[in-house]
Amino acid sequence: MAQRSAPTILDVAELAGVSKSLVSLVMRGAPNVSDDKRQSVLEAADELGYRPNAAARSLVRQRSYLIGVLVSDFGNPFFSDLLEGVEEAALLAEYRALFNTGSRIPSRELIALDALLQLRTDGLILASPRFDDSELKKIPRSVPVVMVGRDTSATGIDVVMDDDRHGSELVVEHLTELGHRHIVHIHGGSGAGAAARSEGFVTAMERRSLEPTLVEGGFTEIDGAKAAQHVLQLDPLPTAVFAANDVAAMGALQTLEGAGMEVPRDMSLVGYDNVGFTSLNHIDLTTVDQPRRAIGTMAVELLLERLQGTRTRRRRVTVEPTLMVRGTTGAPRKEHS
Amino acid sequence: MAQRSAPTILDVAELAGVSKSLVSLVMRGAPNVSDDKRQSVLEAADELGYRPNAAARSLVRQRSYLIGVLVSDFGNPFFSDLLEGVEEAALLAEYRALFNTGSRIPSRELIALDALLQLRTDGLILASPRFDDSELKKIPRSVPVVMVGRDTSATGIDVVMDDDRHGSELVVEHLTELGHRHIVHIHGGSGAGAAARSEGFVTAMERRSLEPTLVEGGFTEIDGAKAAQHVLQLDPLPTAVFAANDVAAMGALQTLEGAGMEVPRDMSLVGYDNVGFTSLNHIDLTTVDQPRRAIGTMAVELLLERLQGTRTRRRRVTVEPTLMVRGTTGAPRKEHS
DNA sequence: CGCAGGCCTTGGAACGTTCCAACCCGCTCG
DNA sequence: CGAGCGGGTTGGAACGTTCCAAGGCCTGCG
Repeated sequence: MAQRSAPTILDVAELAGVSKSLVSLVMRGAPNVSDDKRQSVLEAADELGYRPNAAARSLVRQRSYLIGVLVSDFGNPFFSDLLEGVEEAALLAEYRALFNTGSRIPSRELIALDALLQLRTDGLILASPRFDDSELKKIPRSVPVVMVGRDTSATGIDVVMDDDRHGSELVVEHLTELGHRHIVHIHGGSGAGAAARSEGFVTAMERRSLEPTLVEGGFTEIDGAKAAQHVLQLDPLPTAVFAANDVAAMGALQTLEGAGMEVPRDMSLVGYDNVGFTSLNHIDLTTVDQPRRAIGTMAVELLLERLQGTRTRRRRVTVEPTLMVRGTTGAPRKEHS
Repeated sequence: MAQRSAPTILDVAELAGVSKSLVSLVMRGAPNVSDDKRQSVLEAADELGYRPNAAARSLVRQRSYLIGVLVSDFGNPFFSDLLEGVEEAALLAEYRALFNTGSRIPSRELIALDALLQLRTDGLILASPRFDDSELKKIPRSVPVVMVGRDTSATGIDVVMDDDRHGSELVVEHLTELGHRHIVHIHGGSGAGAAARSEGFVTAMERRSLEPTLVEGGFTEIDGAKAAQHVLQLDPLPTAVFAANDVAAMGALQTLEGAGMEVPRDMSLVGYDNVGFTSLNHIDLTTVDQPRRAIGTMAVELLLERLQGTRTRRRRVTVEPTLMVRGTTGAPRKEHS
């Protein structure tokens, strides 16, 4: 039969013939324990399959050594590397990361957040939650919070973000070096980072005395496809399209090819995010890579600073993106005027 | 200044002028509480921002109402829908799902598993962990375990899997109906489900008195590309390629196009898994969809059966895949003999 | 020889809940 | 008019740890 319940420290103590306190010391690797007692405690623990009860420990220590991560969308490839960065950094600091999601539904996200808070996680990382900024105020001051991939002005909340303005600058630099002058940006609408990407694009173009053209768009394939329709009607026809993210770029690619254009011969195309499929040979999209792993580890570091009391002032950190030059960008087509 | 620590049930009791027991009753929604006291307790709780301490509760109730999920790889799109299914089903049953990962590194997976066990999660879902089968024996019998996406013979562990044999059958059926006779399968090597997919392919072909051709492969783009090289050297040249997963199919597509073939005019191509990018218009890959969400909810249901004591015998559940017919399959090319 | 000091070990209190037995009070019924 | 009942409320015990003050024992020194 299955044993009724897990062995406790008292069971171990009895089997090893010592007090519960000694068992506790051994389990935590305390130095001042005689070798023979340590030995017998470890043997007893092993025999019983003892595993400390995190709830009991958390209760008395007033610390859980847990970092809670609320993930808006497990399906968004942007998060997967980020989460691994979090997991690794947490582990290095002797914390454990615990992930939770609300499947992109604000009300469910709040439930997930509540679950994390009830568990008394020592810190919280919010990965682009969809719920309203005002909800952030309800999080007790006692638990440090880091927001990633979305900006917020909520007081006392640290932020880690990609420097999207600079990412756009890299794109414009790359395209102008190839000789492009007429570049159009498909705006990301209300998507995360869309505003900064478009601002960066405008700034970068103006610095080069080029006219920045924007068309309405979004973050979905359909958004990109529709936007590309508008691009095709522009006069003069641009020679390069810079979409606000990779998925929209794929939509644009579809429209461009449907109109008989070859990429990059007739039109260069750039995305943003460097999601997994962009590196497939069949796609080979030039795009901007966010250092996702680094964003994750940085978020943990900000949390640790707060937990160790090193810092109490708010920090807003940006990390630098890099350009991934692939096969969808090339010299502009010859103008046949 | 930040308040030192979270308010407890005693703080609420004092403010509301009642006993801690009454507060506890109100928080749990007990029926036999007078309206006025309930009211004042709720107000006091709200004013203090009271949130129950899950550790304390879990300790005394001997139940955490948590379902722990160990995810081998957040980056694998197969898991994202699955996790959402788990989250939703858990929520419906008044449980909370908690996710953890070891970033595909067996030793780290074991640490993550241990963290979940220390938290005393009431049940465990293992999503294709990489660690050895023998580790499963070390999980205490008292916590029910469901394995998904990977088979195991470990006693007492339930399993939920896609019926990969049937998935292959669907592919062969589709291709033969289009008129294909020479179909080759790129084997998935040691990938999850690869064996069943290839067996299903062989069976389905033989049932139709067709010769099943297999080439060595794997689950990566490079595996698929190399395998396609071998396919191109076959005589007679097959008219359709069925890759063991979508990513390998993309590698094969690259090779085929590089050899001047057009898909599906010169060669039909099928993948497996229906990962996100397959539906991009630019790719539009015919593939097999696993009901990922359903796998997740089924895993939770199996857990609930055990938790409610409805069942003690091991269950092994398969769910049915469906064929997603897209643009990479068509009638076989005309043989120009 | 007695005592200070260090090392190792110990029991009890505390953490924040839930559960249980018991209590109070007003009402009903015999 | 008193016993019984039941709705509403309560304090204490328990859950499995960690922490702390204190105790035991040995050693070395005065």
